[in-house]
Amino acid sequence: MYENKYLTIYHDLAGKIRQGYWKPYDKLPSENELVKRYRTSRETIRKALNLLSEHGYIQKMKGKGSLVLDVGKYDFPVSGLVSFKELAQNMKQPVKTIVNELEVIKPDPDLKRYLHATSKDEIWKVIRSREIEGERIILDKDFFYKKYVPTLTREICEDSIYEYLEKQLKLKISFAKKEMTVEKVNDEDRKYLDLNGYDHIVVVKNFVYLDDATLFQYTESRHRLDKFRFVDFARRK
Amino acid sequence: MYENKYLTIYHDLAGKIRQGYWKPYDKLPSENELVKRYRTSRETIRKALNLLSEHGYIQKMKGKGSLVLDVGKYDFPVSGLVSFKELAQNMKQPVKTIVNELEVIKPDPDLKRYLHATSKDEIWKVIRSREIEGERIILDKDFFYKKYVPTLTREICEDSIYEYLEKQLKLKISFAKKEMTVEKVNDEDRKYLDLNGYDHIVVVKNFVYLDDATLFQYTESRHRLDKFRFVDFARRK
DNA sequence: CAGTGGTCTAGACCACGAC
DNA sequence: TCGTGGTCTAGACCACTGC
Repeated sequence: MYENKYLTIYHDLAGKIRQGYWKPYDKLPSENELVKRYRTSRETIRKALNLLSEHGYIQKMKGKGSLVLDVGKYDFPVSGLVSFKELAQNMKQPVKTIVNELEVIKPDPDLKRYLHATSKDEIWKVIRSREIEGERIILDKDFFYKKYVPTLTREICEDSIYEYLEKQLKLKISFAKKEMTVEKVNDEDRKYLDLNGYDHIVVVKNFVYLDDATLFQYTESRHRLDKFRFVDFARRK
Repeated sequence: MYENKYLTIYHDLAGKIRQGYWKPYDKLPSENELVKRYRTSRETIRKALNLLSEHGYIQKMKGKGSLVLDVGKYDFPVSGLVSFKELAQNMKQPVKTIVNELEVIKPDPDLKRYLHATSKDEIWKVIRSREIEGERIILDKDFFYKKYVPTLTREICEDSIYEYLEKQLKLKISFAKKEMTVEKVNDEDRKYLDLNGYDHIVVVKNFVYLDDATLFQYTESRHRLDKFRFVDFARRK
């Protein structure tokens, strides 16, 4: 067993819903029925069902049962941390990453504020363009502490930095604060993007924290207006 | 008692964190300690702590304890359904709602698609401008089935439609799908907003569902580029 | 080693919906 | 009335952290 019991059950049920074993507006078997089928306790079943609910697979109704929803498949983040490579897998278009800059710097005032860094800290600076269908439409600027990431190569940056950090370095990324605004384009945008005449750009700022709640990375993702799309599933309170 | 035990404990702890009883990077009492203090079981304490974690108040660490975070206060949606009135309370500026249109219509093709409506359905159409500091910067377009909402007045629209629906009509709004994009401004935007020369606009489309998973409302919120801001707290997977 | 949080259990009582 | 999901309990075992 690689997973918990409740995660196993969650993935099993989620898979069956995605594959159409239960269709939208079908009712799931009752909790007591699932207890029997999976030979487990009710609280464990309920953990799995709550995950399904949070992720938009089902709607639970007291006294009635759990209804299967037709959401649950998205082509863009469900309001979570999603790296470019994960995104690209969901896009049917050819996708390319261009590493424009890769160096170790001392933080400037802005960066000091963003990363709570001091003049002595060494910071990796990575600037990459994301090309889709021959146009560079996203500019990703990454800054993170060198003390956590001793080495970083062009090849890693062309692949997925997140995969390297999590799978190779075993850094545990736990949460992020995100802020989305629209700004005027600057010289850097003009240099590294095919702006197509747009003079504004969607800016997504990300503050990424590790497992022990230390701020580790600041990321700025700049999207051309016409190619920007953000999808979200939200439960009321 | 108005609430559950675990919600009571959650609100109690969240309040104490917000008021600084525990400061960022303090450790919360252990789960076993909280069990004693609140005279309850550990699973109930854990439900409360998991809520705190989801809402960005704490970071739990296996074998160590729960760390208090300095996030948890936001001035814009935490990636949830937030009505204008709730937003306005967090803004220190004078805020006004102008009801531009309020009528019952038959759905046009676009609306039929969005609301899964038929030609026979009657739909409330509400168009409102949101004015902050003397400028109309948000255009809210609301469409919902008349069968759920028999009466609707200008006064209600100037106040908060959500409050009316939930508190007066007891409709239970349970979840929403949200999509954010940027579009070119149209004549309606020009008519009802002070665009200040901007020729693009941030469009937030909202599909709102009731407790029984029926689609009830379609909302489009159009924000002037320079005034748009969206903040989000996200946990990794 | 003791203390922490993560998982799991078997049972209980409740509020709600449908018949 | 019965079946449903929502809450709560007391106890168990585990994995991880720190000393």
